[in-house]
Amino acid sequence: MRLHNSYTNTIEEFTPIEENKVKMYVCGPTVYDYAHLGHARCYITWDVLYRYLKFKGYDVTYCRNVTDVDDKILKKAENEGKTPQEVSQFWYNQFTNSMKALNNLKPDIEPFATKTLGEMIAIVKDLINKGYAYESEGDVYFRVKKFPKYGYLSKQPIDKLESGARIEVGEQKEDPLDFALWKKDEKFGYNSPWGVGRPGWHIECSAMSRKHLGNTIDIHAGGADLIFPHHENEIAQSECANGCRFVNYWLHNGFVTINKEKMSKSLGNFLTIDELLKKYDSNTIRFFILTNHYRMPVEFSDEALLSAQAGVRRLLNAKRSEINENLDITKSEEYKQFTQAMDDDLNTSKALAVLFELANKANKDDKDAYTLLNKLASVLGFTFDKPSLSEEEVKNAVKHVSEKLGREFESMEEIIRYRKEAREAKNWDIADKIRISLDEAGIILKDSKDGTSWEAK
RNA sequence: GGCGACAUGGCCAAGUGGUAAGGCAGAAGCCUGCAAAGCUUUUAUCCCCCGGUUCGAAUCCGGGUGUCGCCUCCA
Repeated sequence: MRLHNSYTNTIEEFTPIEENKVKMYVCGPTVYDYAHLGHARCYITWDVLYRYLKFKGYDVTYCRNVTDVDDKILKKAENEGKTPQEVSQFWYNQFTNSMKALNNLKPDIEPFATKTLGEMIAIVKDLINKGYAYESEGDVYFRVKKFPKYGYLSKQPIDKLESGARIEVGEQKEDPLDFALWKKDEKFGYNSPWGVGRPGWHIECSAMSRKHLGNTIDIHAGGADLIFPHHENEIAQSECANGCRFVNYWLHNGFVTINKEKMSKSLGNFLTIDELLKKYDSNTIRFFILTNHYRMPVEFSDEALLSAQAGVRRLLNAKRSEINENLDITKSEEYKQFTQAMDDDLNTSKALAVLFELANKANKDDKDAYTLLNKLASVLGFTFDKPSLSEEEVKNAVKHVSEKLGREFESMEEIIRYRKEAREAKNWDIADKIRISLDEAGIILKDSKDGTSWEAK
């Protein structure tokens, strides 16, 4: 399997540290607001990587943190008269619901920053002892100049970084480039050897990664906007503290754009996952994301989502057969094509083409093709459950048809039977009236040689 | 200004040296009482422009043009 490593900016053969085991860390959300489509893309992308690695037989440990100590959370807490814990817990729940709705698997470990403070303090202490960090009036900063490799990941010459760096009011840094490991905060802070304060954002990930996955991990992934400074700083902290390489493969996903601009909180041009899910289902959103390579920008538009929806429908409409659990799918040509595509730096676009080929075969009564389609599609997180109707909805539909036809029906079965008789008598008027009124109630009728079936619209 | 990426049919998109996957939309045919779904066929002499290398380039090299991202919190 080959993956694009941002550290070397090349596509490399993926070799885990321990044979058959993968330790992957994904920078998770700061929980203070709704997750939007940009987040959806990020977490869908890495969910697919997680699923695919497992599919290939790797024993994967997927760790995705929750940043629950942060300026924005504190601000929100103050504004709303709540505790930071209440705010972060609420938004964490929201986030979890969104992830579930998108059919993302739960990571194996979801550490909270506030539960990893001990590890953070230990690293900061260690960095101070080793001379990589210094305390300054209750704050602790990292000495960037002490780490020669600084700027390597983001490919930034250090002198260029210097011109952009700033010292905020109240900060006592030795060098503008230095970044905070610990910040004095007497109001919301935690006890530390440097007084009451809270950790900097970057140290959180270094600590959570080390605590749960070890000093050196296989994969660290996140949005491309985290490369600088977040991931650059993580490398500096972790490598100086641990004295060894931090991450073997740095993976970054591209952005969702809207009107050719990056979708982001600060620009205010975002669509929340919740809003989106009202219009499109999770398969559609996943399809939309996965038609593009994960490193390319994806332009949002309703047209694109509608196109994705039609594509998904085609896959889901594939003729279904019993899943054959005994089928050795690895023997098939499509399995080969699918894995070749995915092995090539997650070429999901190509992988989707294989699914369409399988759908076509299934429609031509190739029963194995359906089993294959079902299994491979689930590697991309698609679900083949058709939207189901509640009893209430069915009852309402029956009632609606009864009203329109002026005849009392008890059940869908009875309606279908009645319509069948009408059709046999070539009474098309009644047959069509039933179809139309069911359609109005959200039910689609499908006539075929084997009879009439119905499903949710 | 520094760094990084991208430009393929109406739309989305794969392909990175051997003659343009796939999806959506469109057209025609089959099936069907109608419809939906499905099946078949069909839609780029050509891949932003100009040079170069090569028997051969969308694919490599050089130079343009355009678009985007990072350099500050950001997935």
